[in-house]
Amino acid sequence: MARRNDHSREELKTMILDAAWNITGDEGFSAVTARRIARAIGYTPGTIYNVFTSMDDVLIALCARVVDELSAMITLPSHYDPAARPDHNLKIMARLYRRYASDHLHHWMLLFGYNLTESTQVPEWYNEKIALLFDPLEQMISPLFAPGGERRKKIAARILWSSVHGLCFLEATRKIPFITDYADPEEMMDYMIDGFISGIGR
Amino acid sequence: MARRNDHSREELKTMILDAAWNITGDEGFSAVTARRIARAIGYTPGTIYNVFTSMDDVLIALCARVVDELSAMITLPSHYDPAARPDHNLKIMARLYRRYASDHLHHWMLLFGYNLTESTQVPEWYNEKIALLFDPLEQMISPLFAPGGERRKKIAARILWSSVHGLCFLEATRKIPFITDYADPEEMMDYMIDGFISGIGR
DNA sequence: ACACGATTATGAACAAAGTTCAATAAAAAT
DNA sequence: ATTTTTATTGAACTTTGTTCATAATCGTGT
Repeated sequence: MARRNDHSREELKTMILDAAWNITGDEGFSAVTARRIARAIGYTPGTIYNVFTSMDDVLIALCARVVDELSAMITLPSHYDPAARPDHNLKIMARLYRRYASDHLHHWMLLFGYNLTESTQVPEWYNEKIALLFDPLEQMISPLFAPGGERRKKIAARILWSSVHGLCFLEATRKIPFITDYADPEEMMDYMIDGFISGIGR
Repeated sequence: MARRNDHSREELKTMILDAAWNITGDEGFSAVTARRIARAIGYTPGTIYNVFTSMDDVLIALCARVVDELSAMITLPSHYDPAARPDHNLKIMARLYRRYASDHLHHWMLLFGYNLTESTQVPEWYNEKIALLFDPLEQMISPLFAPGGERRKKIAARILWSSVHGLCFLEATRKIPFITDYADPEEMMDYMIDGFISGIGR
């Protein structure tokens, strides 16, 4: 019952994360427990604490995976039309975001439904990862701003992101009932983006 | 150890909710446990299950309180200028919402951070309560729509709400770092509302 | 080969969580 | 006074995260 060395530290780490990933996908992150993971990978709970410092640690690493997937998705150039206007590609990006949220609801919810204990600090590399998500968005709306309009551009990017996210969140969690009773959410996002973009020109 | 009849059923209910409310306000809803509540009101955990069916039941009732507070706040006529244009009052409403989120962060987070177990269905009265929140908003933007534009008005109300909420949520949870690095969130909300409103006119 | 030290997995143990329920004490009814 | 009803309890069960002494095995030096 010791030093099996069947798997390296690194292998164990990915095995644990893979297991946690699958459990999350199937049943949501609240079903992720040390004992469930251990059972899934053929180890015991204690092992997980040899590789991660806590369950929070595991879930933060899981969050990072989700961010990575999201990032890879919205960065893929083949989704966009480089010749099109910003609002066209913006709508595509918003749809990609929304589709990820609905296709991988449980993984996506991990990012926002999982409440880090207030004592646990979010590691710096995680914040940097999220900050990177803004880059393609800022690049996309860049043509709408005069040179030197960096600040307004960053603000606009954050507003757009928040708005799209807010709609997806309230739709996904069904916290606001009837949100889809009057229009397709995609239509609403388009409407929102059009409104905001045309407002930028003032 | 029985039938003390110190308090009626109804009294017990409010005592439990008051205790849960205070614990939430002080330490967040994850600190709300049956044993904590029981200790606070001088009863034992079992008593709580005589009054509520489960801890979920307690937390849903708590959510209802938050919605009631929010509703009362944004409905108060004295906050608004009936002679002003919609965008002016809209901004006020958005600020009220944001201020509630920051002043009562733990209570507000209960609404969105507390994940109802997927098995637990949200009761109908709760959904109706939330739907009511839209009424003052729809009324406010009514002048922007021609008669018969009911559908577009409802859509616009939901988009506005989602956007404002998205910004507040990402700010409050600090899920998106640096969101406040470039502008005051109030300024961002104003910018967002202006953009969207001016986009409605097309 | 052998033994020893370093490492690694274990599983028993702890506290605290939600939840249940037979037992009990007190109020109400007879 | 006795019985019935009911409110409250507290012990018990399961499951959670987490710790750590213990045991097993690998790598290495003799």
